[in-house]
Amino acid sequence: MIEDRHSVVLSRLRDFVGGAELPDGGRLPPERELAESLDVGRTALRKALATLQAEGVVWRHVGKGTFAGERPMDTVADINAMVQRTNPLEVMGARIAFEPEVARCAALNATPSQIAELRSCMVKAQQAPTWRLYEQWDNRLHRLIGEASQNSLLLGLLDTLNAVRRAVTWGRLRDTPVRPPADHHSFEEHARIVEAIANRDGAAAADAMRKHLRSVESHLRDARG
Amino acid sequence: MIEDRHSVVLSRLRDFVGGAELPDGGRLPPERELAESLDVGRTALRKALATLQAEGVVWRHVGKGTFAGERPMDTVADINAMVQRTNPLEVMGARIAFEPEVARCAALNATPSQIAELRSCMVKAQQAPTWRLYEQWDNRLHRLIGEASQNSLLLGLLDTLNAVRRAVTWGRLRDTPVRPPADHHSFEEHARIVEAIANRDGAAAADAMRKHLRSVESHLRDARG
DNA sequence: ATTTTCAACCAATTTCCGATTGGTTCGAGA
DNA sequence: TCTCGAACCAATCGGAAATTGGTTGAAAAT
Repeated sequence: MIEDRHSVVLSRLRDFVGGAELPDGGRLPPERELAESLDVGRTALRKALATLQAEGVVWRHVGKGTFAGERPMDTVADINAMVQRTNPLEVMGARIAFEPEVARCAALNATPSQIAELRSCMVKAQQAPTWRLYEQWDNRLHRLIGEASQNSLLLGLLDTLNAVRRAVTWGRLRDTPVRPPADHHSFEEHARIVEAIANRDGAAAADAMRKHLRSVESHLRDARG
Repeated sequence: MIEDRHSVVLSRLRDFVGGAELPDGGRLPPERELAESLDVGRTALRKALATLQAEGVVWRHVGKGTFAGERPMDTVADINAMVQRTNPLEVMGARIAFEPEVARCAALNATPSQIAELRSCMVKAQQAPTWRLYEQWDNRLHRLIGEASQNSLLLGLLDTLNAVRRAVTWGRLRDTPVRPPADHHSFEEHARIVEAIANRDGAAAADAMRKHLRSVESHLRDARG
C-alpha cells in the first residue's frame, strides 16, 4: 500500500498549506519540524513535497525554506549583477543576437529625419580624428538605430546592454592620437546598415548588422588572442 | 607654511595612486594605514584626500574605503521608466524581435538536462487545470529557454523584458476555473520550439518562436479588439 | 592665535562564524 | 521494496565583531 501512504501524507500536506494562513510570507515550517508535527518520516514528507512542487503549489530553495505559492522573480534589472556574471564574449554574443533585430525594426519604422541623422552620424564617425571620438560616434550610431526602431522598450533593452558592455570593457578604451584608417572595416559595414534601413529592407539591415558585429568580434579576437 | 605641508602630502599621495597598481580594484589602503605609511597625521592625509576627491581622482564611501578612478554609477535599469514610456503593443514587438534570437542561442547551447526540463515544463503547461497555472508554466518555459542560451546577459535582458511585460499587463490575468482547451494553439507551437531546440536547429527554433509570438499577438488583438 | 596631531567616538559597511534548511547518501529494519 | 533515522553537504540567513570614512574635542606644536 505504498500509494495509500503517499496519498495520506499528500492530503495532510495539502490541508496544511491550504487550511492555515502561513505567518511568514507563505513560508512553511522546516522539513524536520513539519515531519515531526505530521508524525511522518522526513523521507515520506519530502516525497509528498516533491509532488506539490511539481504541481507548482510550493517551491523550495536550499537554505531558504519551503514556500507556498509562486516562486518570486527578480524584478530589478541590476546591471551590476549582470556585469558580475557575464564576460566580454557573452556581451558580444548578446549584441550579435539582439542588435540585428533592432536594426530590422529600425528599417521598418525609422522616420526620414532619423535616417538623415543616421547618415550624418556615420559620416562623423568616418571623419573622427581619434579612436576615442570614433567610438563615441559609433556608440551614438548604434543607439540612433535603437531610437529608429520606434520601440521604447527595445531602446531600453539596448541601453541596458550597452551599460553592461561599457562596464565589462572598461579600461579598454583606445586613446591613441591616431585616427582610424580610411579603409577601416566598420565604415563600409556601417554604410551597408544605414542604406538597408533607408531602403526599408529589414532583412538586409539585420544581415548587415550581424556581419558588422561578427567583424568587430573577430577583430577583437585578433587584437587580444 | 601651511601650503607647503599640504602640497608635500598631496604630491606623495598622487605618486601613490598613480605609481603603483592597486591590488584590489582601485582600492587604496585605509586612511589609518596610509597615514602611517606616508608618515603623516590622519588629519593632513584627509585634507589631501579631500582635494583629490574634489578633482575626481579618487572617491570614498564610509565602510567601503577609498578608491582611485571614477565612482561607479548607480546601475539599476529603471524598469519603471520603461513601463511609463511603453505599451502592450511595444512589449509584444520587443518580444517578437528578441525572444526568437534567444531561442536560436538556446538551440545551439542547451544542455541535455535543460532540454529534458523544457519538455517537462511544456507537458506541465498542457496539463495545467487553470489559465493562471498555464500562464505560470508558460512563463517558466520561456525563461528556461533563456537559461538554455547559456548567456547570462541574454537571460538578464529577457528578465528585464519580462518584468516590464508583467508590469504593463498587470491586472489582465485570467483566473477562470476553466482550463485551456486541449487544442490551444500554443501547445503545438511550444512543441515545435522545444523540438527545434532539441534538434539543435537554431533557425527552426527562432522561426517557431517567432510564429508562436505572432500567434499570441493576434489572439491578443482578437480578444481585446 | 592658528594649525596640527592624537585619541575617542559615530555610522555605514564588510567580514566572519555559527545556526538553519533543503538535498543526498547510507545502513537498519519493516 | 520502501521507510525511517542518522549523518553529512552546500547554500543561506542572522548577528556579532571588525573595518572604514566622517566627526569632534582637547592637547601639542608652530
